Amino acid sequence: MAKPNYQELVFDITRLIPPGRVSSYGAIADYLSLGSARMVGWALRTSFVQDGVPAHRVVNSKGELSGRANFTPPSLMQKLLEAEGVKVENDRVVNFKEVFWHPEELGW
DNA sequence: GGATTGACGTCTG
DNA sequence: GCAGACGCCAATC
Repeated sequence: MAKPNYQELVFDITRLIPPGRVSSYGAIADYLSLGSARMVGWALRTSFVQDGVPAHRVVNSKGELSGRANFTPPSLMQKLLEAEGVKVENDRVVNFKEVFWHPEELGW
């Protein structure tokens, strides 16, 4: 059945994140009306194994790479972010508010 | 089928 | 302003 799971929803939003930008769980949760940021974290956790989903662009509201431990290797998350132009230091996004991206920015 | 877990966020003290 | 507790809903064991 073509029943879109939460994963697909978070998937879609995560894939829409432009390079050099980072999104937060709360923003995605709010955009998808999930009601809980945990849903986003859980979805990404089970989805980060998928390809084409820049899960490394999704951080918590503090700009911390919370899920870096799930990456292989964990430093890969920071490496990918830096490779896209997002400066990461101390496992946190530098100028987080400047690189912060919201799904509503797509223009709907 | 039930209990636990999970990349967080928000509220209250 | 900081710290701790709760809530949220679905998937997995």
